[in-house]
Amino acid sequence: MRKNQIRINNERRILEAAVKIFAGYGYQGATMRKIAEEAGLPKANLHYYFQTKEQLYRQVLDGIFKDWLAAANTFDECEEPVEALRGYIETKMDLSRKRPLESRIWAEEILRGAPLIQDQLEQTLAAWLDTRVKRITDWINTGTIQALNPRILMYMIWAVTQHFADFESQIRALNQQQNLSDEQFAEAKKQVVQTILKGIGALD
Amino acid sequence: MRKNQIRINNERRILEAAVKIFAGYGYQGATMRKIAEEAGLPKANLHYYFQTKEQLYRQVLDGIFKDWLAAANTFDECEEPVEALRGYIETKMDLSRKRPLESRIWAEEILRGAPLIQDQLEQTLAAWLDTRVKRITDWINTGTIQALNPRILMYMIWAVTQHFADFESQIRALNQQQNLSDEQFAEAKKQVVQTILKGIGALD
DNA sequence: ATTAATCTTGACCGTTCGGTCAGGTTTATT
DNA sequence: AATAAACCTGACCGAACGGTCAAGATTAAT
Repeated sequence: MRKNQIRINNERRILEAAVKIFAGYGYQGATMRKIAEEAGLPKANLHYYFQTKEQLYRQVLDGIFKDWLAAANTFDECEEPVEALRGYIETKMDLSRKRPLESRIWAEEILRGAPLIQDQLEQTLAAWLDTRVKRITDWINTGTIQALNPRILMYMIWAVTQHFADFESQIRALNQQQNLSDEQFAEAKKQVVQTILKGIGALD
Repeated sequence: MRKNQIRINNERRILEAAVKIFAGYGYQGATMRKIAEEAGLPKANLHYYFQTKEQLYRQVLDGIFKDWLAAANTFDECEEPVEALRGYIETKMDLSRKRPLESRIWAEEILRGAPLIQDQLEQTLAAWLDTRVKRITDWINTGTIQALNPRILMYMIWAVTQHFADFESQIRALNQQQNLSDEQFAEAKKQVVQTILKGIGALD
């Protein structure tokens, strides 16, 4: 069942190039020619490993979706709401910092109405969210945090953390044409955690 | 200087169609043919009023940018931070609810690195933000709200409010395939305001 | 060493894109 | 009524797109 090393290497090269190009130009704006150039391979070779542009794009999305879900590990492992939410928010912030391209591909797919991942949203992600909503509801029922709509809390966390990846070019333009430095980003991370936790009455 | 009525009408029709198509397909995915169909005009007619696709897109962006800045009126008119921020957040939420298409076009432009509006971001928007940052800094200095980075606060407000427009399809998929009802949206608006204001220590 | 399987690639194809244009029609001006 | 200005549009163009394919090169299996 183990694939040939050549196939493994080339598929990885192509997928990495595809992430860059899809993130930079969007699905429609990305061309197989650009991806081939980025990967350093002839265009026809891409079609040998991935039959169509859409299939290549789907595989890119699948990889992103897995990271999305995996980021919830800290959330699940912690007992206390402050720990769990802080860990989740920080993990999502780190993901935005380290892998902004993936975040932008995801954002564009949703922006376009999620034509290719609607099923995964309605099933896998919806189930994933339900589980976390239940945990938050428990916290509310035991009086650990104040009453609120857990879904809206999650939307807020997603919105804020992913904003630093998706709107990076806007933030840069508003920061003297400089990307946030590590220090600035650390400050942002701290303030985001602080504001949300305090905002839901989990601090003080 | 008053333009002919025919021109006024057709330019408006085309711009309205362009907003729909650009929002639904992105800049690259949108075609002059689709916009023409949506507007109910022959394609060649579009090029009579707007020489190129890019010029049409620029005019759409300009309109959105003006709404963006105009949304800050309540922010400027109010003296107290709670009033000012609540008003601004609510205005931005209402804008996301009533004009999600425009928000998505903006989001996609930023996502792609703001190739056409970088100058406006660096100048107009940067100056706009500076003014509001100064006001927030005053509040901090007079002890009305706790110490924080005003820019990051603004990013958070933008992120959360626009999320309800930009990620509408994701929220729908997580809400039994139904868009948020008016009641649900009102709840979200309230919780967003509450969380942010409380999060920055402006409440209680 | 031979055969089979896998990988590589330049050249090519039909389609669709943004954009052009000539020539006709309608509206405004005098 | 005549002239000018503005508006309309089917047909067309070169370029770029995703995708195909046959033929050669490389690697794996025996």
